Amino acid sequence: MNKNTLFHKLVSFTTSVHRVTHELTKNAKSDLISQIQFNILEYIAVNQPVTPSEINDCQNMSMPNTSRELRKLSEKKLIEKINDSEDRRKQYIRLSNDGEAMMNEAFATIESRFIKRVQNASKEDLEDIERAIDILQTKLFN
Amino acid sequence: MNKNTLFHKLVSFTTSVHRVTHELTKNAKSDLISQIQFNILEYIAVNQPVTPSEINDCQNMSMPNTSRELRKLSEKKLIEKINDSEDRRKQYIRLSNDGEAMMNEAFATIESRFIKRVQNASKEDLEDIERAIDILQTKLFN
DNA sequence: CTATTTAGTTATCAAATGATAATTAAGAGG
DNA sequence: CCTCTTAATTATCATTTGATAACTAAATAG
Repeated sequence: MNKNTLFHKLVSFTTSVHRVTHELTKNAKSDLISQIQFNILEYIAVNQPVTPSEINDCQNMSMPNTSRELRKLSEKKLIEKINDSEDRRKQYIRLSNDGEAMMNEAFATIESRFIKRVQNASKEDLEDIERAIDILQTKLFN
Repeated sequence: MNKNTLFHKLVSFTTSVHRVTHELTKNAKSDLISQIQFNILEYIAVNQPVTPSEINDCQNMSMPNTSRELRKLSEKKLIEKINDSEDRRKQYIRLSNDGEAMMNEAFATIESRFIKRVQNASKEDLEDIERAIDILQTKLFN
């Protein structure tokens, strides 16, 4: 097993991950928001509170575009902006109640599809999957 | 370990996979093509020959948009269209020599970044990673 | 105090993407 | 032959996304 062979396995693997992720999340998002807006909300949901700068670093977008999308999300009442009391240039972004509700609904849809996907897996299979995820998470995707 | 906990691990894991994939592939593609065009070329490279219908199924795009992107790729001399001799409605798409060269270059860039990423991994680590990929590939992302 | 840097906004433009209707051509079933 | 279905194309339009310049306001360094 050399690194080149492993690389080919990885390519095939990441393709599968992307495909399955797409199947799980397909149409899970509300039609009120675009895909990028969903990605931003997902990032906020997991890491809140976050600053606009953190969002554009992680989502690889420019500040002007981040600012625009956050404005749209704010206009849709899905997020709230809170000013930093120490550094008044900074803001913190949180999901609003509506935003939390929307993301909870989306995650519930995705989770039920996931449950369906592993419904026939044995206890041992699930343990194998968990261990494998832990290994890759720490040794490759950290 | 219940399925709900496993689901949360999976969400975190897929996020990491997407982030690392993005880091590995960032700027690896030529500026002559768009991201979607790169995805299509990647799909063709791995599965060729493919039909336009297969592309729109796997890339989740509509036939008209697939057709448009394939026309652009064809105009850029990156792919070749071959008519099916039996069913004359069908086509088969292959990479041209230019297309192969472009994708080989991209894959080489991505692979060298991957090698760098695992340069400090021990033999045992690499074997663990390989086994973990195999497990997830067969038990979860199939 | 002044210059520079940092965080974020606004405006604007080009390009990419998504969606739909209408069309061509050919295979399949009766 | 006739109808229906399938594979793909063309044209068109709205929306999303990416990129850039110009700007405000606040912190920081000298």
